[in-house]
Amino acid sequence: MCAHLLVAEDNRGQADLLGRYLRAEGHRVTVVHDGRQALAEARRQRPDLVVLDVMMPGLDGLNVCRILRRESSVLVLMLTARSGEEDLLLGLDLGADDYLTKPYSPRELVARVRTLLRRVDRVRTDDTVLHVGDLTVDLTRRTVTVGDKRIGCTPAEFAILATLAGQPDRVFARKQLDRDAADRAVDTHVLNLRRKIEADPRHPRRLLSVYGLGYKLTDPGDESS
Amino acid sequence: MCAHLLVAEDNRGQADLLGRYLRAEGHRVTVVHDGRQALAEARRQRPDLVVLDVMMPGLDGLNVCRILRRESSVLVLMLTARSGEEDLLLGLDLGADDYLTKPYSPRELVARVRTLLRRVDRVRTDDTVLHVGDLTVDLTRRTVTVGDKRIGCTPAEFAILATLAGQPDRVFARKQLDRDAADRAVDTHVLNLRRKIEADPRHPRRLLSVYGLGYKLTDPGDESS
DNA sequence: TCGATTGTCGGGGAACTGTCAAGAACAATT
DNA sequence: AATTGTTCTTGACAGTTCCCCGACAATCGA
Repeated sequence: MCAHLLVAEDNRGQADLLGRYLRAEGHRVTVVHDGRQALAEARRQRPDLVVLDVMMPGLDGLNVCRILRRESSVLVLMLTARSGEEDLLLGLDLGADDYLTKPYSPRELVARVRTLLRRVDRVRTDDTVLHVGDLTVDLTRRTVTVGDKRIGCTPAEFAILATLAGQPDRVFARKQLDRDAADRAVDTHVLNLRRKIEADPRHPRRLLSVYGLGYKLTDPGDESS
Repeated sequence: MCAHLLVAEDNRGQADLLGRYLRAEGHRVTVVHDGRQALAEARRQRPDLVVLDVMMPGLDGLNVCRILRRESSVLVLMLTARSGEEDLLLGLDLGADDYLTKPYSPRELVARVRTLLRRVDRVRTDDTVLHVGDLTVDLTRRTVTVGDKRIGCTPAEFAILATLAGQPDRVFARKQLDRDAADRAVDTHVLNLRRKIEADPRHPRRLLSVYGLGYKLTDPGDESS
């Protein structure tokens, strides 16, 4: 929610105002006053989002946006002076993520920034939920459920289970399940996992060992396996 | 549309008049007569909007506005004595949301207040208030409530809580919660947050740590978590 | 049956979190 | 400029959780 922002606006007063608002929101803000600085700082600092005034001396906002887009996928919010559609559409075609037409209230800008940041935050962590029978592995919430019972996993256990659940029925060698560790460490984790996800850990029906190869995760209700 | 307002105006007669008009609109109104009181009450009550006379004994309206802006994004409506542009622009640059030049009719003020509140209401509908169980985080007003008790947060605490509340149940690494800081600083903030939002800070039920990964915020009343 | 592989357990030690207190950084006030 | 007060950070220590290893038992495949 709090992010690193770059504001490029040639009007100093306006720029400072925006800076204050955005900092009050908890963001870390760098302010620059022309296109070249904007580009340089964007490259150096790698901000999460860039606020770009279209009208700037030297390199204008549209060009900065175009260049930035070629080399990164940073969020860009354009500030356009007129509501002329040329600016507007051109700006969007250049890959801006949003735009505001002057005059606008700083509060509105703050709200837009918030919305943009939240949007990417969600996309980046797109919910990925794996299912194997009634076993569920939620990668973003980092939770595992069997039936509707939630079970807790240690980091190592979760990592192993997530790998197995990613490709049900496929056999994974111990090395694939725990890259660095000595083979037998995996066994211990599998043991502990079975105690958590198997009804009868002595006779596993989900997390099976394949003699000489490794382990696999399977759906106990699926006849074809 | 009825809200909590704070009116700061040193002329008693004028202040009372405004109070009556605004209360007739359905608002809850507190009236104070100088800058210091204004600041103190704004901090204590966290109103939705502050009406600030520029001319006030002690701390003037412009300074009150500037200070308020640093610590919250509450709506501010300035009352300026002259129509001189210095005051006007300065006021707006300080972050006021609107202004009125004396003399004005109370009716006009009421109308402006209505407009401002509507604007914020619109912004607020695009998710600026986060809920996790009975925990509420208001991003615009920078307030946190648990049940119906409001708690005060430092900027760092608020930023962390806002991030967590934005995606309940998701696990955030310490780096994600405080991008630059050393990991353990986050722990201390979490500790302090727990003392504020947990009934029993030693046994947290809302702000949970996830071993090896970070923290997550959860709804203690939600069985599925 | 025999050798290879896997299941199982417990403990040492590493890694992580909780907690506190002191100092640094910062802002507001005099 | 000095002060006061608040907030942030850091380091230390304690307590907890987890990982990994070694050992032995059980099981598998030929």
